Amino acid sequence: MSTQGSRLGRTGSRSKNSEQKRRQILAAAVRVFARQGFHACRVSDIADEAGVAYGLVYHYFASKDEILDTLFLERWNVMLELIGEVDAELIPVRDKLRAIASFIIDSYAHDPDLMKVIIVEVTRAANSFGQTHLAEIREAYDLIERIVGKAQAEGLFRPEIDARFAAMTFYGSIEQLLTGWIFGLLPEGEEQFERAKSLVVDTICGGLQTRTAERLSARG
Amino acid sequence: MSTQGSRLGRTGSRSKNSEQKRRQILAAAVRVFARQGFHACRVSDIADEAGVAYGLVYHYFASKDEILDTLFLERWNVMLELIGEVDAELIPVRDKLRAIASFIIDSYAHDPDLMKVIIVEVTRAANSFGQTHLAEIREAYDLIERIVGKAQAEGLFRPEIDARFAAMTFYGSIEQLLTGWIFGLLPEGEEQFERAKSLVVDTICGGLQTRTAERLSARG
DNA sequence: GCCTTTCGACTGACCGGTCAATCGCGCCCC
DNA sequence: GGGGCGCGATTGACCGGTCAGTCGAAAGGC
Repeated sequence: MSTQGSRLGRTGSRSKNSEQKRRQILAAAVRVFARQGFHACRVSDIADEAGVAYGLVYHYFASKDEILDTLFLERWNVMLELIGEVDAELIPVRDKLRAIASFIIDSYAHDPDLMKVIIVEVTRAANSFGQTHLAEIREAYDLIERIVGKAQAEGLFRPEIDARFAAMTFYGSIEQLLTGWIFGLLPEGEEQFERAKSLVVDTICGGLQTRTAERLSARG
Repeated sequence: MSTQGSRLGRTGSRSKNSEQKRRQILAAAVRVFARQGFHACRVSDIADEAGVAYGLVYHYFASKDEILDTLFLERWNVMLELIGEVDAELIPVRDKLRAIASFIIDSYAHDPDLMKVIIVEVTRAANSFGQTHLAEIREAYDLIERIVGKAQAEGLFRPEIDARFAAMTFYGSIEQLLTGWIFGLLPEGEEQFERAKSLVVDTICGGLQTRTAERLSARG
């Protein structure tokens, strides 16, 4: 955990092959964590999957925990950066939210195992890694909240819905869709992913009700 | 797991005290699971918390797993029943969804530890208990999907948003709010809970956008 | 009314297995 | 020939589940 920073700094020529091995172990860990779960798998499973000796895992990582930390942080930081960039662009809120939803869903489409691990083992693990990475998780919510808040200030989003609640609702919806795919409760596939992007943004921004129904319920 | 049914059937005078002990252990387990997590805690922690001997836990439950199974199923079945009843009532969709959101949020308000355990250790645990109880979890989504589907058939909800997606979005939003409270990322309190009920239904049914913004984006 | 038998509630030391992490040793590239 | 890379047997801690036995209250015999 503490030595991780210095390790990431290496870029010498000697380490080219070395870095490759490191990635090999990380990639294997993703598959194993996704298949068996972090707690249920053994470090030897990761070594076997990577095709390396048990001890080599400990040559590259200080602990089993550090492997998961690395996987999470690498991906999560990319997401935080993207959300920041998206927010800075001069595009409608709806497009910003769609860009965020797209990024997360594309991440899943591109590497389902990694996203499964991140969500199941970190983002929603209140008693283990969720606590460890609370600050990073919170930052994502904060960034989304800011986007919603700005839209409210501009009169584009209804002001009576708390921005923090809205951010949680938006992010929660996306994560739940991934969960549906992860659990096999929702059909996967490229068209499904594309549909999901539209539908989640449509739902959160526009609501499920027809405008007719809205008028009716407002009257009642 | 298998002996549980017969045990519940007993109602003799001797077993009155016995049932009390059983509940004592379950209540202690909720606190311990919530505090340390299912994997991180030891059975002896539960016994200590309950103020009983280690072995007694195994007198009442076949395994550590069975304790969690019991906790989950007892609560989840109440929820499934409630959703079924709500769906049968002759009230507007919005009220149905609000009733479901209320039930889940009230469950959290009444026993945060139990809901934390259910969500963190079962509902979102794709590699352990989530798989074990997949059928029960799926049933909840199915029931909500049916409610949404009916509203679409009646022309109250927009038909172009897949009912299953909508159900996942709705349920995911609620679970994410609970997650926010569990992680300490959202302020708790009775007024907060009440606000949350309104806001989640408002958001999902009505959407975040103002109608003005909607007209603008439809034009673009 | 008293003694004995019975049986379930209850106890906690112990066992067997598991697994993260270490260590000391070869190997091979620079 | 030296230092990182790679190896996997070993260690030691930990924990779920077992089990042999105690205790006390109810049932039953006299």
